[in-house]
Amino acid sequence: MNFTPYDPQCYDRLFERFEYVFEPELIKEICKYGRMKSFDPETTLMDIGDDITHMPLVVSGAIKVFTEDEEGHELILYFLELGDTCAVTLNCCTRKSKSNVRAIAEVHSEVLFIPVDRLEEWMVRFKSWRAFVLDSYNTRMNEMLQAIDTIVFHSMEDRIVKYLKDKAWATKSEHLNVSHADIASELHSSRVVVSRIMKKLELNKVISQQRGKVTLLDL
DNA sequence: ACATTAAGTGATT
DNA sequence: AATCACTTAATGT
Repeated sequence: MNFTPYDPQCYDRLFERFEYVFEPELIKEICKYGRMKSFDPETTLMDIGDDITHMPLVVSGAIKVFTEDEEGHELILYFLELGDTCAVTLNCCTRKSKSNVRAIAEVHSEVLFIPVDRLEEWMVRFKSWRAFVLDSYNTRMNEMLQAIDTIVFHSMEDRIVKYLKDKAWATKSEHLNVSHADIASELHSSRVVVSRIMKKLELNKVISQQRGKVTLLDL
């Protein structure tokens, strides 16, 4: 679904969500230049090597962001939610380079794409935009550091628990539809290892599981 | 009933 | 924590 410029529906929805973040004038500008797109679950909205022409702004749903190693193994970095934008993309935008991450919709999501050339103009025109961009950088940087921290300093068990909790938060549900193999690939581990840890978590009443399904017990 | 896919397990590195 | 080789269990056709 694409909203045309000045679509009143677009304005209402953006206003509803960013009323306290952006000044009304800026919301009008965003409506004018932004293009809203929706994505079904597991749809790729941006891939490694893609040219960055637009900056994404998550309006609804949740997006997971990956890097990839030389052999094509994925590693999840973080989830993007309402009002989030991707700092990696922000960086690419200003340098007009290519994406070094992959972004996949976790659930049905709506994302507003803003053309790169608007960004700099808004930076000087709107102080709310400037604050938003700087703040986004800050939070993404922190998320990234946290991701590195869990990968390097924490056990696989901790990583799985964090992953499950993040996913539950992103999908707004403690009932997750994931297989052990899915978890293994997103965390860049192996299915056998995940299965063993999941069994342990089940015994410790942290989760309950059926084939292809996991329920988080202690939130 | 059979094939396919998910999950469990022991042994080895 | 990863990999191999194998088993068992659940699910789709």
